[in-house]
Amino acid sequence: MLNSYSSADKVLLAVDCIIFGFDSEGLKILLIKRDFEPEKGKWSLIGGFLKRDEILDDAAIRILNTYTGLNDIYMEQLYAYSEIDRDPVERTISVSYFALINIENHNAELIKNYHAEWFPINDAPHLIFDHNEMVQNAIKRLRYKTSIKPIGFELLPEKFTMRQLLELYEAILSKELDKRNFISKINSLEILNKLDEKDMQSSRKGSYLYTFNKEKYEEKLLNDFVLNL
Amino acid sequence: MLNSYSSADKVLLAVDCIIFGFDSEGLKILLIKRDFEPEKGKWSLIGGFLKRDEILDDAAIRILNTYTGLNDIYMEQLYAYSEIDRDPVERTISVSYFALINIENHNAELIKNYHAEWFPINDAPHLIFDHNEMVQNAIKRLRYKTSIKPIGFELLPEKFTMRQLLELYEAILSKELDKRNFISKINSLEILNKLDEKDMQSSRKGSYLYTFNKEKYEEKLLNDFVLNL
DNA sequence: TGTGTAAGTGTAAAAACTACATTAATAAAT
DNA sequence: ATTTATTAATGTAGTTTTTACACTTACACA
Repeated sequence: MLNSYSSADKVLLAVDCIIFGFDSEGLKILLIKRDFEPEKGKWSLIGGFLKRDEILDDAAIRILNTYTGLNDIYMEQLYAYSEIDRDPVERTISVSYFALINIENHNAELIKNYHAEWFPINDAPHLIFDHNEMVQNAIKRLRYKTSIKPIGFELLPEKFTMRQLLELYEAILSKELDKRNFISKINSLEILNKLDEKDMQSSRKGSYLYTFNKEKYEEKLLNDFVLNL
Repeated sequence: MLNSYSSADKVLLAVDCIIFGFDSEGLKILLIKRDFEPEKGKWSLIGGFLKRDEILDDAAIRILNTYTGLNDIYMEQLYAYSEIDRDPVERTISVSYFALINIENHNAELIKNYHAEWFPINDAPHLIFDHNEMVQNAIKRLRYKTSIKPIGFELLPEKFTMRQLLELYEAILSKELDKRNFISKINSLEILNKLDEKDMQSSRKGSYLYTFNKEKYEEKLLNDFVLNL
């Protein structure tokens, strides 16, 4: 029995995370000031190298946790980037992941310690290597994914208003949506619980709070849905 | 300036190709009998290792060409598989690609030389490692992709009949489609040229041949379309 | 008590989708 | 020459889905 494919080349495998967040200002990504050479001090995605005995999903989880302290975060593998000189130090293939977190829940301390910062997706700085391309592709995937799975809820606090949900979808799709049509389409999915509680921040009347109902979702939607907004 | 990330582990990176073909019998994938250990003699996807100075897309092209002689084939990267023991010989991460070819054009000689064989997608053998999983995911991606880009045409000969196109989409979606509705939806995309020529194989009346019009496509459809079949 | 602000709600018109059956063209058989 | 068998080609009415659009409600605060 063989124990190596001796003639084949080995390479470094990195994982880079496109971490999306959402707050009242809109859709954002989390970036860090790189603290080692090359490109030290430049803005970068959060990333790291795959370890020998680690699968990619776990590497992505570990890296996200290291830089944010967060656990149990929705993550999804996106794409492997392999241009020869994408990293000038050494041949490195990088697999991108996207993560969805609600900004309110993140550990502000850890983010501060690592010089991480949230940037609006339409006003992000130039990033090192091919990270801007990774971000653009991640946004495309996020658009697609929200149209067939209710992953948008990962970006919201546990209780949210219809207006927040609407603004989230507007930010993701970067287009205006009709309020009434949006609400009736969302309601037709039957995956929200309307609470008796109201959020009084945004208006005198107050707006009802909702939670996302995972049970109803899983019961009803083992298959993808199509959400035409 | 650094010239290595010395502490990081290196791994083998493989590329495995899910090669779809289509003929009168339906949708098929191309498999080979693996000619080296382990699992020698078992059915496998066509694959190989990434070389040090090669990007993944080029590795996929090279590997496809090596086993089929084909060039200029539609290929698309799918997903990176990284389970620790997915390959029992040595830690190997594999990036899957799917390729679409029309069976009539392939080089039968080369395929024969490499013990490659076409299998109906619903009647394929058990494959080594995680290759069956790769195939299932590739089918999902093919379904999605054909609904937003006219890549189905890559699987057909240059001139084809409406019936062939219908049967192709039925095979990809694995459901029956209404002929009249299908034709009017396809026509509404305005990306086909109807030729004066007829195919006389299939009936006494003969059926018109069509070609795919790339110019019209590129002119009209820089953006994705939605093809609800 | 009044005022300002965002929340909440329904409908009619348009568009898209679905289901469905007859006629046309031709080669082969007689 | 006529009949037969076979697949190709074609249109519409009913239904569903999507779109566009504006007024009333609730309440805090002045």
